[in-house]
Amino acid sequence: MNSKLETAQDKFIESIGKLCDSFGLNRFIAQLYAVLYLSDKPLSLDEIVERLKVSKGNVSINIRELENWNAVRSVWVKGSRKDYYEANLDVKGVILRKVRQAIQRRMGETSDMIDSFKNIIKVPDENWTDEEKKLAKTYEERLKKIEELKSLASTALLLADKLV
Amino acid sequence: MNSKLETAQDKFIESIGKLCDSFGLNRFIAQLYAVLYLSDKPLSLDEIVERLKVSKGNVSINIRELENWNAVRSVWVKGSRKDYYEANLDVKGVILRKVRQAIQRRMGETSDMIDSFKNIIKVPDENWTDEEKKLAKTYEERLKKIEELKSLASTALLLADKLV
DNA sequence: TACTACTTTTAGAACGTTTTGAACGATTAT
DNA sequence: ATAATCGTTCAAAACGTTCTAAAAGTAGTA
Repeated sequence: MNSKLETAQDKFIESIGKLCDSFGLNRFIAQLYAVLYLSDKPLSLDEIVERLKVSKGNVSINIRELENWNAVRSVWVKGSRKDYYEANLDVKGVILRKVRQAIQRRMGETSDMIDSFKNIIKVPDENWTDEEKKLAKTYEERLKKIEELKSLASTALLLADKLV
Repeated sequence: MNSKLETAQDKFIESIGKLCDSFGLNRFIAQLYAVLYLSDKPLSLDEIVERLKVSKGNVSINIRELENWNAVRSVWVKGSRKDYYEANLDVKGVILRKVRQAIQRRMGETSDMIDSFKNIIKVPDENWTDEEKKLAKTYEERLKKIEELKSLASTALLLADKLV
């Protein structure tokens, strides 16, 4: 391949990797997607290995992860026994789905935690000292703020849907 | 402290840690903030060490990070030589500032990368084969989509500002 | 059945990141 | 002056995560 094109592509791949990494996604998976995203034809596992200079095992595992995300799908190439993969070009959709999933899951976990917290501090317990009762009040008030934040996240998700 | 209250608090701290961790933020820093957020009075470094059972050095370094984020500020307690810290209770503000910062920084980096990519593929180079020219076209079109994504992120930031 | 071409699994190596704890300097109390 | 109290720093250790390479597995083909 033209080496200028290849260098440019490398920069892209590296950059996307960093980007996703800094948002808590697996760097390599993002790079895998980037390679496929820039390709004008489906690539085989071997071609990806060659392009990224990593082990086959690594690609194999992480390609499957991308398939789960609906970010990549395998295509059949006539006359070849290999599996070929191509990127889902709807980047927006892929990302949004991923983000929404992450947010929803975390919000759920947080809700559960907050609920059980509330249960504890609401139980009237005559053994509590005044100090403790005051503390419980503080908790209650601060938790309320976190819940507001949660509903903000929900609103954001709704808006995001409209945007895409 | 009432052990039920303490257990509840521990769950909260753990949960917030996981939450932030899964979004690419440092888990411990988040836990540090959680401790201060739930406290009804400023805490000293020693008290935090005691509460979280971690080393002094660790708390020292990461408290400073939180101060940089405006998530925590130190307060002077009369009659004590120690530094005391209290959380900025405006969680929404803290988070939004952090998120906006992260997004803006990453968007900038991505723009730079895309620009240089575009420069390379736009230079008319007579040595390119038809194959390469076709590839360059593909790149151009796919990059455009990434840029749309970027502008989506900008819009999201604007909306976020209105929400808070 | 054996052969070939491929993918997946796996145990451990390599890696980056986080945490520790001892040493240090600076400040205040005795 | 000396001791005690604090916060900070930094090299080394601990840790979790990702990656590799080789073995095992699967499916087509003769």
